[in-house]
Amino acid sequence: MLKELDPLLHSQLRLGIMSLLMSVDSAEFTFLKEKTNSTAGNLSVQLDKLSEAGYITVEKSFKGKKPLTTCMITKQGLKAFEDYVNALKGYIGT
Amino acid sequence: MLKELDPLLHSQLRLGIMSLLMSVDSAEFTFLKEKTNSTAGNLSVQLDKLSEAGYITVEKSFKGKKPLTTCMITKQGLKAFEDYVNALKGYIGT
DNA sequence: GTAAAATAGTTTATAATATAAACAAATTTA
DNA sequence: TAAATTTGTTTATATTATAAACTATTTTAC
Repeated sequence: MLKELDPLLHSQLRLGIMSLLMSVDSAEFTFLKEKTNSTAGNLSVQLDKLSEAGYITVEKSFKGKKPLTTCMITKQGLKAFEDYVNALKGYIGT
Repeated sequence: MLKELDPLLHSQLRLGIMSLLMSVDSAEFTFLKEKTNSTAGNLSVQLDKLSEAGYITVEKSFKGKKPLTTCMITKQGLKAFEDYVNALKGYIGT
């Protein structure tokens, strides 16, 4: 039977964010914005949601005098991502 | 760069429908309803959308005296599904 | 035979979501 | 010093998924 797909991850932008965070130690807001080709507003909202779910950490600091937002995937986020991928495989074969 | 995910397929229920239709010649409404664990209303709406997009055909007839809705994936739907899966692989590895 | 429940859906209303537009606050450039 | 750029956040809107309500027929139970 087809499993539930975690709705927090089953969203193009949030999945993109998580996918990118899987492959790096940490990523800056601007990096994620470029790679996902999203608007800043949308990215900001989705980072908040992932952060509130405990899937990522979002740290705000400064690079010189400009704000700097740094994101990292959490253990819980990694687990959720893997579970999501496994559930998805039930849908797409592979 | 991460590719766009066809929004018509990037939906749990519609993806489930398409996934099931990939593996059979044709499927009845009730079969899809059971396998996807969806409500009839939701299923009806999503079948319409897939049908309008040309991803599936929906044929209405009668089994004895009860209505019978039979669904099949189209060539275009198959292509869209494959494209979607390939795009998705950019997100989930594999 | 007829009232109640089941089957097989559709249509409509609602709640959730994604997304963009508008805004803010500082910094850099011309 | 005015205009543009950077780095975001907040708010509004449009889309979407979903369920609730409804329809029409058929089967079952009394």
